[in-house]
Amino acid sequence: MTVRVRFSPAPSGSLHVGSARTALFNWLYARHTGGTFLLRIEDTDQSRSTDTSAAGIEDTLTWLGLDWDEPVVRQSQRFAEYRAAAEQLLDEGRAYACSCTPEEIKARNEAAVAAGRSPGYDGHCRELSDAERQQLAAEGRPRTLRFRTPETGASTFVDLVRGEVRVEWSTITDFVILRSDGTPLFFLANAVDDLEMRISHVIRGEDLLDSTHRVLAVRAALSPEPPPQFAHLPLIVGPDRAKLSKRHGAVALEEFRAAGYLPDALRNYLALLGWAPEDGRELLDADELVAAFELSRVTHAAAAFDHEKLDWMNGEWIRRLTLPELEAAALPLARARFGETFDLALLRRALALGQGRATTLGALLDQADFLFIPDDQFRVRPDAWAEVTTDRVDEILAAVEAHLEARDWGEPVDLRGVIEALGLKARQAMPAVYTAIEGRRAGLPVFESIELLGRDRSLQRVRAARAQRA
RNA sequence: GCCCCCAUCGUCUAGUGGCCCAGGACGCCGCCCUUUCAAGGCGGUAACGGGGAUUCGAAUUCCCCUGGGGGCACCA
Repeated sequence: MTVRVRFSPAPSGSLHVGSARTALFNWLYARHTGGTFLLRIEDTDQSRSTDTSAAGIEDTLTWLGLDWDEPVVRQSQRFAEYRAAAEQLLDEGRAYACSCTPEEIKARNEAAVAAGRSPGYDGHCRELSDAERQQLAAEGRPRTLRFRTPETGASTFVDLVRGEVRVEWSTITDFVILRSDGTPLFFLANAVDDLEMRISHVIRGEDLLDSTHRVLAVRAALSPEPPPQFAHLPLIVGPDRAKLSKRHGAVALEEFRAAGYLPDALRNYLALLGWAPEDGRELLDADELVAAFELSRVTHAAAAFDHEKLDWMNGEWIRRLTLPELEAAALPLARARFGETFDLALLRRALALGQGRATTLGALLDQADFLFIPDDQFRVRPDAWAEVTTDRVDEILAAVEAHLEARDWGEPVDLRGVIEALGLKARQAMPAVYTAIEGRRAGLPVFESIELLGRDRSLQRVRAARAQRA
């Protein structure tokens, strides 16, 4: 069978890590099988302006390395087709017009819950006669189209990751497929689009598992063609096992991008959330992921998003970069921090110095900022001196200043002799030097940093620090 | 309330009846290396939620319980 999968994000403007993972698994499956990967923006709610946010999603997917094969489909451009499909279902008796107002439904739902019954549409308009419907229409009441759900039996389908799932129809109430303003709900839009786009597989989050029965019912009513096969991915949760949200830290892919995470790292990490290759490898590039990916190996339980493991993995990917690649990845972030004009050669040297120890590009650039901040604006971080534990700071800085004045700048910087002469261990004395030079107690290796700064700027930093403490 | 899904170290996971007194990775702890902190190297800590059943044998199969998550909209 030819695989055609589609990723269908809501046009929210950014890509939540959960959606990104769904996109990735769709893409991996398509690429692994040699199938087609499609992008369809779900915007059946006309009230939103979706073009800008859709462009943002496309940009982020591209950054992640997930390329799609055919022009992007926007559901907002296809309202006429959805309406025609709904009317067809109405004519065939698979759907019926409902004249209940939202207020009435809400009130009856609340009453049902209060009485200990389940919420959901109560079938109020299900069996009205034609005369009654005409009467209601004449009263100017709203008209939505509801899908007529079977009263008996069960809905079953085989989920590609979970196996057979089964729900009694009696627990699924009649649902709206066309709003009173004529726009569709996603049950209908998805069924129509998946049919038209000849979608063969739908891979999406487990939160949609129950709604699949409804999509499948609409699809079956619309066409005798076999429906797509469904696969539901386990959800991604926060450290507290609750739905991953803003209070757990970054959740939008754009935030990770801005913080200096590499697309390779994010793709790699996300792929391992709910899936693992048979051979247990953890560090995999795009090609390796595609080659190893199997839907049957997707796990069933929700996975917690672990920022620390992502950090580790991002560091691994930073270390794999060549210097030109590292520079290319860091440049946009550097511009955002240091402005359009800064010493590019200096940045290159700083990146080379920090590559072996970085977890994110953002943190790396933070550590390098002392090189790019103009000397008259340079300040030691407020809490830095407090973290220096020795009480001989002034002595140390005086000795360092004397050394920097006298030394031969053609030689590599080495302060070890200076520290030893004071009878101090490096562990005791170095934080003071870091603080004076870099403005923070720890950061890029300080000897090399002094060389990057040069004689004048280094001396100026040490003198400023001494003056500040005097 | 009703329905559905799920359940191995703190976290991501391997494991589909004996190879498992459960393996890897992140984190954590210790040691080494070392110009502070990192990074790196080496080592260590740590789990099959509970109870039944099937079987010569169960992390792996079945049932119940418990726990967690999701769903029940004119959102997607």
